[in-house]
Amino acid sequence: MQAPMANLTPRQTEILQFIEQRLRAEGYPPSQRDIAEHFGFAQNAARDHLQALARKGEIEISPNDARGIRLLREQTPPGLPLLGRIAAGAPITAPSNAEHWLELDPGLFQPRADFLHRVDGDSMIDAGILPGDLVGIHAQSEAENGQIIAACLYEPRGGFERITLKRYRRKGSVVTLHAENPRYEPIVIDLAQPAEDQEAAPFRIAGIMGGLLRTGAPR
Amino acid sequence: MQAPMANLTPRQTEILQFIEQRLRAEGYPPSQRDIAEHFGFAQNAARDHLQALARKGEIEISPNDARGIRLLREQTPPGLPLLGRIAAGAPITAPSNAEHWLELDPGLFQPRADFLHRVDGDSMIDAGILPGDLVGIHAQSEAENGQIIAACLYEPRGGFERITLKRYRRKGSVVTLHAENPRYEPIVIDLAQPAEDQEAAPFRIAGIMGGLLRTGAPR
DNA sequence: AGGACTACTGTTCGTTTGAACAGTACTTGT
DNA sequence: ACAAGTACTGTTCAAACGAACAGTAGTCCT
Repeated sequence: MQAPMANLTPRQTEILQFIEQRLRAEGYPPSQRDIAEHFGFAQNAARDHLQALARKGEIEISPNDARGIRLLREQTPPGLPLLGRIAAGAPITAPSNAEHWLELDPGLFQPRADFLHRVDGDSMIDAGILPGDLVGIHAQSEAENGQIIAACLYEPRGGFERITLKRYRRKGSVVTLHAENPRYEPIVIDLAQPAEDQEAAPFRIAGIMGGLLRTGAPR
Repeated sequence: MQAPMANLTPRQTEILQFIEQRLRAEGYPPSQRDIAEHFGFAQNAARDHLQALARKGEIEISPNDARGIRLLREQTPPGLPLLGRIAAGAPITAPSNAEHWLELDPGLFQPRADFLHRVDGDSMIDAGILPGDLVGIHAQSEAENGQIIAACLYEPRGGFERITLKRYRRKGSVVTLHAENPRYEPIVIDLAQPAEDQEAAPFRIAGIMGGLLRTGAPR
């Protein structure tokens, strides 16, 4: 049902970007001749490109209207996907896993967030992270000691991966994932002793915490 | 230096709104004849209005460009002011007090936030609110028992008001403002005994907490 | 080998559009 | 009482603009 995104050619992408840029800069779209002049070709080349873009669903053309170009696939309103359970093997950042999209500037977090993760336990309560909080995660596969990470743990029953927030600490080949709650035991993983009784890699770093959004007051 | 907002006539406001509406709906501005046709007058009347709007700084006209209308005073990108210290007497929501504006959807918070407040102590740490957190506040002057409120307290030395986060509780005429940290004593205020040794109202409710944004990981 | 698509040039045509000039009627401030 | 601004009508003109037709060269698919 949705539009099949772009099998746009590089040239067509250039032209689309030019239109977007001019729209932002001027407040109104360029004319066909504006486009032609900018790229150094004839007006009809611009027209051909516009028709190609229209055919591919990127723009809509109002016949006989000067500058009658409407962007269809426009603003990706800067937002963040809220990721739920992760299908095993699928890349973390795959937006197909998104539960919701929140209109939230990724740059508000530090480091900038790539996705959000909803906390579902009280295991990090002593770090001021409550159940239901949305944590901004910067996707990266390594972490420094003491950082709070989104750990991707394989769930044996169910066959999916789950993201859990833990404080990361590594000494040699031994990784410890600490909860910030005395009622939880730390998880200890020795990277030098692989496979053991688990089938797949039991653990990987999905990213590091860059901040937190709580959408409501505590009860 | 800034533009003096509008001493726009009602008619000019109508025309400006029409331009904005068309820009949203079509993606490009109307031509002078579009405007004339919509309002039922001649093209030159539209032109006169555009020149008046340009003279008053509402729009900019690109000469000889079809639909060459650029809105100047346009989008207030939906955001939230981050309020610092409040000058005594000034209304809380006065954006002149804003330290910064964050591009953040007020509707992310529940109830919807009117402004943000930066927490500067650890007095609410047991509610998962850490120093440096930005709390979304819904401006209202009353609260229910148990809600976390932004309390406006008068600072005797300095002559300004300061916002502090407290848990609100009221029994009859006695209001108690609890910290969520055993190291802090609750503030008790009896509304039935006014003035006492303080000059102004020592306390008022600025709003209730609707959520929280933490822009960075805890150290 | 042929069809479809991309990426252009070149020219012509008719409409859309902004610009300019001239004029009317009413209101508001000094 | 006069100047300035608002809110229009009416006409004319040239530039800007979209549309159409014809054609070339290259790539990619089957």
